[in-house]
Amino acid sequence: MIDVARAAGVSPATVSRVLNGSNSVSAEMRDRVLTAIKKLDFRPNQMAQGLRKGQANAVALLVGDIEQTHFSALTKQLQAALEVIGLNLILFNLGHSDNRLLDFLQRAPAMRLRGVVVALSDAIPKKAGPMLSALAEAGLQIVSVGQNLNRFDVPSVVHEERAATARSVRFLIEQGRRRIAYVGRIKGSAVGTERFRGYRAALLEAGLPFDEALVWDNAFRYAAGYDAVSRALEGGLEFDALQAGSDEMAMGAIAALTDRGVVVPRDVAVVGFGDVEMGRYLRPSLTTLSNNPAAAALTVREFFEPVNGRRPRRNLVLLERALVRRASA
Amino acid sequence: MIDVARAAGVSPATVSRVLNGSNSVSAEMRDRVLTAIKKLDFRPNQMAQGLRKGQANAVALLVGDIEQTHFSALTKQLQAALEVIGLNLILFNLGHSDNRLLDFLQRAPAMRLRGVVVALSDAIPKKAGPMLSALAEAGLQIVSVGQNLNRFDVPSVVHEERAATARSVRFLIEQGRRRIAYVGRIKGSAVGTERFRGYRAALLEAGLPFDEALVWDNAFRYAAGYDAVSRALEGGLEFDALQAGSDEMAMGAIAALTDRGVVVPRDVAVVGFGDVEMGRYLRPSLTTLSNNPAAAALTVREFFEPVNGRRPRRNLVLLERALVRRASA
DNA sequence: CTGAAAGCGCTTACAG
DNA sequence: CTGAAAGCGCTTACAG
Repeated sequence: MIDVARAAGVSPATVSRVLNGSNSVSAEMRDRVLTAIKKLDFRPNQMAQGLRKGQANAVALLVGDIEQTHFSALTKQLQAALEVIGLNLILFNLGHSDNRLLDFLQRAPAMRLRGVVVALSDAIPKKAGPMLSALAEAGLQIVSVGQNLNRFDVPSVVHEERAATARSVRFLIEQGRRRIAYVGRIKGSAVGTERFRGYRAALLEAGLPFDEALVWDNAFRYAAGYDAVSRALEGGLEFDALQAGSDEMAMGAIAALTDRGVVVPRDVAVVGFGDVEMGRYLRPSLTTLSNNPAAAALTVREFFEPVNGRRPRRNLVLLERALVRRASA
Repeated sequence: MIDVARAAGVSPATVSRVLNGSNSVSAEMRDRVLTAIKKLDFRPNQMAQGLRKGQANAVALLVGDIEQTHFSALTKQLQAALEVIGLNLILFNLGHSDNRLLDFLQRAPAMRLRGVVVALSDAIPKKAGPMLSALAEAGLQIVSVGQNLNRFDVPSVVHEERAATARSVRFLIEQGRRRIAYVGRIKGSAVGTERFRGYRAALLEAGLPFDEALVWDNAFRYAAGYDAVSRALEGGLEFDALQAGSDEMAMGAIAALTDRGVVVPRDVAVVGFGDVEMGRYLRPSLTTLSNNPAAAALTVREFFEPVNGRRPRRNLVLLERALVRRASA
C-alpha cells in the first residue's frame, strides 16, 4: 500500500480511503490512486484489513451434510450469492453431529467472522442457544436457513414444512389413498418432525385414522427409506401410499417396493420431499414437494448486505413449496 | 493475550511461545500459561496470527460443481481431513467456468492462503498455468485432485480414468456386447476425454470397430445422458451397451431407454462412472466404476502437513478404481 | 529460557 | 479534503 501511495504521490491514508470508498476524497486524488493501484496491480491484504476492522470478510456455513443433495444445492447458491458481496464462504460440514456444532460455536469467536449461516435440519441443542446469542452480541450476523431459530434471536429463512406435507397428503387422499404411511419422523430432526406433523394433521382433518404403525423413523438418506419399507413389508403391514421426509428416502423406498414386486404408483403411491434433480430421471419419476435454494440464498444475502435507510428486516422469511406432480403418485 | 500474560505473570512473548509449541519454554512457565489460558478461555485471534505469519490457516477449494455428487462427496472428505490439521476450507464453486477460475487465481494472492486444492474435471486453460506457478512460488501449497496437473508443477492425486474405463468396456465385451456406445466425451473435460480414450482403446484392442456415431458429447449431468440417448434412439442407432462418463449421465440414459421400452440390461447394458450412492437404489441397480474420495482427501492432507524429515513427496498419486458389478450390466 | 521491541499491512480518529 | 500517528493482536529475531 505504501508503494501505491508513493506512486500516486499521496499518503497511505488516502489510498485506504479510496479503497474503502470514503467520499471525503477529491476526484483528482482518487484518480491518481486508482491509476497507481491498476499499474501496480495492488490488492489489499485481506488479513490486515480483517485484523484492523476486527472482522474477516468471511462467513461460516454450517451444513448438516453436504453430501445430501438438498444441502449441496443450497451451498452452491449461498456461495454464489455471498461472493457477489465480497464474502468468502468457509464450509463446516457437521455431519449431523451436535458435538461438532458446539465445537464450532466455541471456536467461532477466535475466527472473527463476519457471520455464520446455520443450515441444519437437526434440532439445535439447548447449550447452543446462548452461544449463538453471544456470537450475535459480538457483532456476528447469524442467519438460519431451513429451520426457525427465532427463539434464539436468530433470523431465519425457512421453507414451508408442515403445510407442504399436509398439502401433499391431502392430494394423496383425494386420489383415493387411505392407508398412507410416513417415513422420516426422525428423532432430533427439526424438519422431520415438522413434516410429520403436517402428515398427521392432514390425516385427522380428513377423518382418517392416524396409525403409529405406519410411521417409520430413521435417517434421511436412501438406506433409511429402503430399510424402513423392507421391514414394513416383511412385517405384513398394508399401505397404499407413502409420504417420505426427503427425496432420497423416497427413492430408497421405491427400490424396496420394487424389489418385492410392489408396483409404484399402482399399489403404492410415493411422494418425496425436496425436488432433487434425480427424481425427474427415476422411473416412475418422483412426485415431490419443491424447494427453492436460490431464493433462500438471496434472502440470506440480504442480511449481510449493508443496511441503508434503517429498513427493518423481518425475522422470519417463509418460502413456499409446490407439489410437483410426476408419475410416482 | 496480554491478559493471559498478566494472569500468568509472564510476557506476551512467552504466551505466544507456548501457543506455538516452541520448546524453549520451561515446564513451569508453560504450566502457568496453560492454566491462565484455560481460566480466561483465551483463543488467539486467527487474523492477527495470519497477518503476522503471512498466511491464513485456510485453504481454498476450487470445485467444478458442488451439486454433482462426486464433488460433494469429495468436498465432505476434504473438509474433514483438513479440519484435523487446523485448516479452514474456503469453498469456491466454479460452475465449470474458466473465467471464474482465472478470476480466483487473480484474487488469490491477496487472500494469503495456506494453499489451494483444485478439484476440477475441466481442462485448465493455458493462462492458468503461470498463475498457478506464481502462487506456488509465493509459498502456497497447491494440490490437484482428479486431474493430473504435473505439467504446471502442481502435485496431483488422481483416480484411474483411462484404465478403469477400458476395464469396464472389456467386461462389456466379455459379456458378448458388440455395439458399445459412449456418452461423455465432453469437449473441454479432461476426465471425460481420458475416459473416452480408455473406451476406444478397449474396443480396438478387442478388434471391434470404433464408430464415431456411437460417441455422444454433452455435459456430465442427468439431462445430458437422457438427451443423448433419446436422440440416438430417435435416429435409429443400434447399440447393445452403453458406457457413461458419469453415474448421473448413466441414470439419465437409463430413463431415456426405459421411456422408449428398451430394457436394461437385456437390450442395452449400462455402466456408469463414480459409484454414486443413488446407483445402488436405482432399479436395475447401476454397475459402475468405484471412486475413493476419502483416500483422495487423506492424500491431499499429507501435502499440507508439516514435513518432518525431508521425506520427499510423490508428485503424482494414483488411486485405483474397481468395477462394481450390479444389475444394469 | 525469557523479555522488550519491532513490525506484519492495513484503517481511522485526530488535527489541520 | 489530506496526512501523521496510533493501534488492531499477534510472532520472532535480538539481547541477555
